[in-house]
Amino acid sequence: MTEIDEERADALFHALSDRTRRDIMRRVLAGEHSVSALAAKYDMSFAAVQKHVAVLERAGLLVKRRSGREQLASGDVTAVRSVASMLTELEQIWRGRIARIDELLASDPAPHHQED
Amino acid sequence: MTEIDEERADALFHALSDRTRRDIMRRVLAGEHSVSALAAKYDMSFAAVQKHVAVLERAGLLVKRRSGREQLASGDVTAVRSVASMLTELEQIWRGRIARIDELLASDPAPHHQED
DNA sequence: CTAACGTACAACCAATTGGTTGTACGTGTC
DNA sequence: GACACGTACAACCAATTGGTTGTACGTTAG
Repeated sequence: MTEIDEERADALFHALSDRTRRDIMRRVLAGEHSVSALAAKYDMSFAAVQKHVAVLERAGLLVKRRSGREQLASGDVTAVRSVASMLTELEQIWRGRIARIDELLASDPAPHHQED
Repeated sequence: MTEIDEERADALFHALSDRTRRDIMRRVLAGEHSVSALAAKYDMSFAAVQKHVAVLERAGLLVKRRSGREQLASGDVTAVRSVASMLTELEQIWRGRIARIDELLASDPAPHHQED
């Protein structure tokens, strides 16, 4: 369970850690693009772009749909949101820390050497 | 400018793409921990954990503060938020796509061969 | 049918990653 | 001052990454 989640998180963050892949995500979130239409946008081989698309697809950040001989890629916004929610989890942990500090300060204004 | 931003994004997503580093982030967002206190939590060498902390520090996700002979690491929530805002940017692009589709449907209910 | 297009994938390569051990150095403790 | 502790970093290693070229295969156009 958590193991699967962590694996998914690994894949999602890793997929987004490359600028070409983030750029592809911007395009496919804006609308459907065939793999070769995407490949035409970058100064690298078709195969390289196809591999980037495959990484994004494996991470679940985009889905492909066949249309004739083209494969149309479309960004999945729910996957993007799932990454955002992982960050929210981190934010919540931090909030907990701040809340604890606040409680401490409220119950005892100067527990130790802290005059600021 | 955008080049720097992309480099920063690379570093942030890459830093978060490892489960040990995400776990370290949870701990240091909850409170300060020395590098050796962190290292004690994982089944790997001190040097390995120290390198993970260095990756997070380089990405700006945590800061270190010297206290005696210990180096206390603390998570930086603003860096976490900056990652979240990158995802919000992606979400906005997607919203634009949906808005465009909605407009199209509103102005012309059946522009071409689309009967559903 | 044949040719061109769009895609997938294997094989290969240099660079990077995540791990190891070992060494060095500053900081407290005794 | 001597010693243990906490940290940093170099050197090394296997595995992965991001790129390449080449090949194969299904699909559409002539």
